[in-house]
Amino acid sequence: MGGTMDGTKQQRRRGNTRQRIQDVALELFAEQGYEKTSLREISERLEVTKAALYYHFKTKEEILVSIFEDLVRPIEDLIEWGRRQPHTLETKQEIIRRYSEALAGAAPLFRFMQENQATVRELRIGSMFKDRMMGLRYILVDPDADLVDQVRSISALFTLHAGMIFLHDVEGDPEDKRKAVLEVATDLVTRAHHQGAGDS
Amino acid sequence: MGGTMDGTKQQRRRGNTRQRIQDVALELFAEQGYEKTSLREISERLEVTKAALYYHFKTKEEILVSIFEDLVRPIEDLIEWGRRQPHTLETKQEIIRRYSEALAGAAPLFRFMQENQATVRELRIGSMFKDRMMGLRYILVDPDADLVDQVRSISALFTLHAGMIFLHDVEGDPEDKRKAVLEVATDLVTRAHHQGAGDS
Amino acid sequence: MGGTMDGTKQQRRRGNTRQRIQDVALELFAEQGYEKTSLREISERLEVTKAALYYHFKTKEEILVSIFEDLVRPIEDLIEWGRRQPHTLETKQEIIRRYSEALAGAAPLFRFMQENQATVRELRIGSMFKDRMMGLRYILVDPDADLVDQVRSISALFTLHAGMIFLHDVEGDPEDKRKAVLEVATDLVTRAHHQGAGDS
Amino acid sequence: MGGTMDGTKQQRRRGNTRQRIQDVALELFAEQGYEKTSLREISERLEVTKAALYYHFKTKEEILVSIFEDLVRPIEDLIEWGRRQPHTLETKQEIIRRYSEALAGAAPLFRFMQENQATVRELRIGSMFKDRMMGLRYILVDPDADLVDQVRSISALFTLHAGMIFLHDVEGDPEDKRKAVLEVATDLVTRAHHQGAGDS
DNA sequence: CATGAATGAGCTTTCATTCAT
DNA sequence: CATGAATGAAAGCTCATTCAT
Repeated sequence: MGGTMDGTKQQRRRGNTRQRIQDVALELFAEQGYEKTSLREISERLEVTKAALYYHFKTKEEILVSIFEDLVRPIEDLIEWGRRQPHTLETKQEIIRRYSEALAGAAPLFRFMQENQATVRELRIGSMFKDRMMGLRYILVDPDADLVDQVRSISALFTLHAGMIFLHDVEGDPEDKRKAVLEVATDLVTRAHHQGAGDS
Repeated sequence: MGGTMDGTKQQRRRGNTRQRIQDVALELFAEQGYEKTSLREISERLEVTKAALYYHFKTKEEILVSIFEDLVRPIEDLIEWGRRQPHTLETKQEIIRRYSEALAGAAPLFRFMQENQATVRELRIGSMFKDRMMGLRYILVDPDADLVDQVRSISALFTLHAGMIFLHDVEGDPEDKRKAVLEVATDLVTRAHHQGAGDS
Repeated sequence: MGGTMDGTKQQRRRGNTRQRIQDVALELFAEQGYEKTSLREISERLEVTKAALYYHFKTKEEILVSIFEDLVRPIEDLIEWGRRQPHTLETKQEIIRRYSEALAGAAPLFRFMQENQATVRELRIGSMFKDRMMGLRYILVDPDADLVDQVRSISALFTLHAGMIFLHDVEGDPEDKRKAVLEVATDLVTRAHHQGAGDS
Repeated sequence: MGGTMDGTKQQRRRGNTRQRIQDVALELFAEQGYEKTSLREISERLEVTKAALYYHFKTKEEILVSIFEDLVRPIEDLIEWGRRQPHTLETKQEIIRRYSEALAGAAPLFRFMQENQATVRELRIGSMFKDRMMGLRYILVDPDADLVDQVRSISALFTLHAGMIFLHDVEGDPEDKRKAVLEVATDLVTRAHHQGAGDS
């Protein structure tokens, strides 16, 4: 890219190979799916040998896990934070807002997770991800609310997830779209809360 | 289905092999994903040889396509119907209601589609499915509505899709859950319409 | 096609491929060891693809197991027979005699077993073989005999095994050598028995 | 051994790394076989890198050769001694006795040699070992004796080798077992000699 | 209506080895 | 005295697919 590129070709690739593997892998995983992306493909694009990948990661799955662990940290922090707050409407709205941001920050990973659920389910990150979702659910969904409101809360989460993907082919500025999605999600969570609250 | 059901169990599997292949394939595709399901696995479970599958279908993909075509017909009909109606709120609500039913009637296929998007995208059914979605979108989403309401409509569709999957691990009668999901979706589409209408 | 043997090259290789795989595999296993013999090597020598091997056998190990099972049957029968006899000297001598014949009949396999013990130990046939050995031991070795005589009996077995291999590079007619080895083994088992008997 | 034993445990592993590599390698080779033991495994167990092994040895094979050379010296000395003695019965008995001791002193190596013959044959130590065996044979076996007696002598050697391994699963004090094996071997060599002698 | 036998391409993974630092 | 990073070769194995019978 611009600026301080080393003039010495790509010969001495410093210590960044591990990172480069993760970047390329995520790109390809998101584009083609996990199974259809071979290590050959990744290594060719990096101009290293397949064996080099194995110097940095023990298995193909480990590449994915490492990406996941790195990118999912903000969400873990968010859940941790949410867990310690009172489950008020304000907390929920804040969670939704911050979750929307977190998703935007790791869009390719979440697109991958969304589009490869069947695969991911069998992988180690499957349960990791499920745990995170359960964490959010625990905060957002009031187990005593009626079923419709529970669905509303879950739908808020899903709207955020799907929004990232299914608005790809809608015209408009990405940030505007994200805001629109966020508003719908916030609305859903708000309605879920009010009606639940008004009931008791 | 109709007519001459054989009393001899599945012993003499007359002409139903094609159907049985589709059933088993869909089951496995939904359970494990498309790539991870091999023709060997399918044929073993049916106690026929792999070559037998090729007597009935030209390729692995064709098995999937045939399942898709069979199960997606009701939705095609629905879209066809919707296209000829005025795009009133009532039409939209009716579409949502009938779509919810159609989804319930072909749950495993849609679960599969949802969980294997990355794979499906590269397959022939990818574009077929996308076309259907676009059809629904054309009916439900008013291109002049503001972005938030567009998202609301799309979110309604998504809520239906996701509902099938993510309510798996919520307690409660499946039909109740479907109704709850339907209500939220209807609500979303209604709000999208009203606000859009009130604007103009 | 025509007549008995086909004159048409090796094109149509009837139904004997499975057998041919076993033959070539045993030859190479015995010559180079199990680990150093690759499936590529086997398939190349047979002028088929590696995948063809996998049509006939599920794994590399299974090739070996199948060879073992076929060739070890006579020894199993022998043990079965021995088990039902009284443990007299005559029985023991007969066992030794017939075991010597059995070994000669499956020489490459036993050479392989002898020379690849470390490998075989981790494989499925390891325990199979050990069981056979224990069976013979149970018949030949009197647990009340003194240690030296126990060693003599075991040494008789070993002499038979080793004879096959270490006489390779001694001049002389193979059948003569086998006879000589048999005589030493018989002698050992006889001395073990007598001295044990004279004790009581 | 003598002199500067370090009191600091194995913390500062001074100059003993070479030795430690040999120890661990022999342990693993004997346990799992040569091919199945990877340099990665050895280096991990030593908590050094694979590259460190290459600082001390040029190849994997060289590690084995170095172990062999160190441990086989007593046997070389024994053969050297035997070669200069008259080939009397007493010499032979003495050879057997001292060989038994030498084997006990390098048990893991010989267990390895015994259990990895197929591998060892292709390696440099294969011919080294064969040469030693030939040396012993030259001393113990009278080429003019009849075949049976030749077998007896060779069987004596084999009894010593195999005894170490196949008595593993017999109860009893190791030293007692060694003595018993030695007695049988001595007996074999004695009978070989007498009968041969009595003949002429 | 189906099978038996086989293929070609590709996969993930492991290994011994090298070399600049 | 040793490591970090990488390679080239090969291994065992699986897959969708083909075709004569």
